[in-house]
Amino acid sequence: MTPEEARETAMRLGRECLSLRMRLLHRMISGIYEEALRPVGVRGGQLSLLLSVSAAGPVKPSDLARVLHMDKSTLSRDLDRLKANGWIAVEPDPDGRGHLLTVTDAGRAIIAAAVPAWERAQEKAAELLGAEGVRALHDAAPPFPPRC
Amino acid sequence: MTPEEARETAMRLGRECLSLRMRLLHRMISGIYEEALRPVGVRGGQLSLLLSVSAAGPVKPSDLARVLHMDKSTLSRDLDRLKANGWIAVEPDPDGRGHLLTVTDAGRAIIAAAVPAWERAQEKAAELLGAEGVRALHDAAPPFPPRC
DNA sequence: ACTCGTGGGTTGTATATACAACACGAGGAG
DNA sequence: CTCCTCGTGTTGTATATACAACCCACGAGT
Repeated sequence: MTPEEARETAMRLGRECLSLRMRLLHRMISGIYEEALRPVGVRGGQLSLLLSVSAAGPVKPSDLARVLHMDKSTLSRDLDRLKANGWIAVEPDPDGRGHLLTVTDAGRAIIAAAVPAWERAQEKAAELLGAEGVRALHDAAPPFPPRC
Repeated sequence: MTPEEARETAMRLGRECLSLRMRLLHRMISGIYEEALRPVGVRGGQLSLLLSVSAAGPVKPSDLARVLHMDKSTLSRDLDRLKANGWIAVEPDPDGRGHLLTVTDAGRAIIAAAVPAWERAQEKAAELLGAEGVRALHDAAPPFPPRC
């Protein structure tokens, strides 16, 4: 393959590649939320997880990993950080193996404190994505709250 | 705030949150490409960067970081890995500070080898996103190739 | 009752990401 | 000419992510 052919290939793949576009947009959107949430003292990913635990009620990590399409090891370490901050608590699961996750008072307080910053970030992100982008995002991603 | 109010808040934010949706979709889409590209021996993010360097021609890292909305430190380390694999080369910039990045023959070979797997992943990703999702993604993200 | 398979969770390792702090060098102000 | 600022890049640290390998405890089958 000549350098010119390679360049043409790179142009075509780069222009069309959905992974590249998704990656780029994820960086931009995440940046908006991180910046807005910084004064609150919670990271974007942590708030997402906290919202998921709160909405799904007492929930097993394995179920959470499934509905959020996260690897169990990733979730394990993310939950460690939430525990370290005192935002979630772990209880043994009454029936069967595993544990149950619940949000603590401190976790609820963080959610409440994050709402205004979240609203601002959400507005900026919606503007960036456009109405069709917002709709497409909701259609493509699985529905929330996570059904376990 | 009562636990019931907190749960309602979590349900609303979680349902609407564009960051959470973007994060989730990014995990799903990335997974599709990583799985397809694994036999080729290149990670999704590395291929994206390689395509960008190839399409943008000899390019300065700082310009690349700007158009890709990446932090310069992130880009610095990502480029280290591409260099370590021998896929890109660095030359001193003739005028002014900085350096210029170019794709090597090995880098071009990796791009060529990745095309079939990329096509398969692209098809799966387009199916997941739907026609509107694909269009929204292209409209929202800045155009490729990166204009420096 | 014993074994073994499987599901649930953690740990080791690697990549991708960003912020803060730093180092370095080219140009401009004086 | 000197110093200062600013652009460019690297390094330290932390989070988010996944795969592979492992550990453990429950339950099924014999």
